[in-house]
Amino acid sequence: MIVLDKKSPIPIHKQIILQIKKEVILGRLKPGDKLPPVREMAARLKVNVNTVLRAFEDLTREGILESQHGKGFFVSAQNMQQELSEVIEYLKRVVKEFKEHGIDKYLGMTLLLEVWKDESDQ
Amino acid sequence: MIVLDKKSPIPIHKQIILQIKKEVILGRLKPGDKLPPVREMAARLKVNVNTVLRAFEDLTREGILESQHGKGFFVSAQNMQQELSEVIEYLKRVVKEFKEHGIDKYLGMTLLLEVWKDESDQ
Amino acid sequence: MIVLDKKSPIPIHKQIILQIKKEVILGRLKPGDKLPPVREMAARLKVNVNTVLRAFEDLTREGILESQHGKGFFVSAQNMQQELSEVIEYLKRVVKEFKEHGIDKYLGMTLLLEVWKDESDQ
Amino acid sequence: MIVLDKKSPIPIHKQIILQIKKEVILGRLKPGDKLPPVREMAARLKVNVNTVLRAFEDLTREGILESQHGKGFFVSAQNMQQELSEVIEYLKRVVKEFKEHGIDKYLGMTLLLEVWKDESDQ
DNA sequence: GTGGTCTAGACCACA
DNA sequence: GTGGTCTAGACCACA
Repeated sequence: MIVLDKKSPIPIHKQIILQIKKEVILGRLKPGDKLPPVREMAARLKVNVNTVLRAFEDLTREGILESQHGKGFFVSAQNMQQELSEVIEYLKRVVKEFKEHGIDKYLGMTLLLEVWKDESDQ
Repeated sequence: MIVLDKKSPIPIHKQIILQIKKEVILGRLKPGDKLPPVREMAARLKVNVNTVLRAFEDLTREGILESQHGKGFFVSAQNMQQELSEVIEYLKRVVKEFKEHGIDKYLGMTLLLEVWKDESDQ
Repeated sequence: MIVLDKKSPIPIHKQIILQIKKEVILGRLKPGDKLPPVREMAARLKVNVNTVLRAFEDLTREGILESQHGKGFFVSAQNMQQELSEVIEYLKRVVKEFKEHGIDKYLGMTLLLEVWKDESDQ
Repeated sequence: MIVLDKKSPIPIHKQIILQIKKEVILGRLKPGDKLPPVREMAARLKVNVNTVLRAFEDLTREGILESQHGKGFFVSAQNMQQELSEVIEYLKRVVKEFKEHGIDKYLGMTLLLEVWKDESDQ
């Protein structure tokens, strides 16, 4: 599920974190789900085990994953997803409207960033 | 108002287009507003006049700008802004919720892109 | 009540002494209370009778226990507990504050040891 | 200032964390103080740079240190110390009383741990 | 099998 | 100079 861009200025472990958070928020990874073993994921993504481990540890510290020594990492019961499911519905509606008005992906992102900036000024 | 990133893989003229569209959608450029002379804008952005001209011509072709020979470029009466103002309100609400849940700019963009992808699958 | 750590660098008889003193200070063993027969305690802890006996004798020498030949060991009338009950209250307060500031057991011990060291410098 | 016990079951980076927290709480490291460069500290402690870095990063995440890229790590303005200075005075008093009653370091620690356990039962 | 810690060393980014 | 990320690989602990 995870795709990395090794040329991106965003560090690899952060890319992994972003994508796992995304999966959790979108409800594609549910509480209790087991993640692939770190060594397996490292091999698949062609990165070092420590890089994957670092991402998983950060997610654990944030309460999104839980580690069970000797067994693996699991999505924690705490439900980021549930809290955000309604917001995601709004985002889907926004995206749909954008598309209907011929706004492309890049303009969509530009608008998101601009709104992000504005809101923090308040 | 316009800031360019010359290292970005997005072509300069496309960046100019994106930012002017953004200003129009957010209502910061209104129908009838005059844009700066192409030579002035080219000088300010330190790019070639033709690059700015190409951007303005593309925007004219899309009906967002209108050129009045000898006078300059103006935001056209057709109002992209009005149609989208409600959608922008939704986007602001989404961004606000994201922030309240500790979701940062990068995760916000990742979610936008993912939803964008999903919607086109349907 | 007593739990031994056989891998600890602290000798077994010293561990028994520490834990009985602890029980007395915390008021869970009161003056006059009878201790289990040495053979019973040795069996329960899976150590040699002499090890328990040595611990009890040391405690007797310190005036904390009293042996009554043919009857067993008893907590002596002298009350270490009474003298320290107020100090234990202070310790409880310190522990409570530590917890409220997110200081864990290990940091608590580190601070205790450091203060111990400092005080002996004076 | 920092002394490591490489045979301890407590991981090295945690030992570093504990000792820096201790120094901050005891007021021996004050807000704004610069920590030694990670490479220097690693050399002095004879551990790998990454191990020191991990400790410093954890402390940064906890808000105790702040990193200034290219300049070093500094004790953050947030003052754990100030909040705890009174508690430390209580601890000093407890330690003093313990000593006056002939309670040694080990018994002191045993009592601390016991009180710690009791309080969490409540 | 699977996570957790650590080392040695490379290379990059900010100052 | 000083922090930040990453790799390759060793060794340990829990299951």
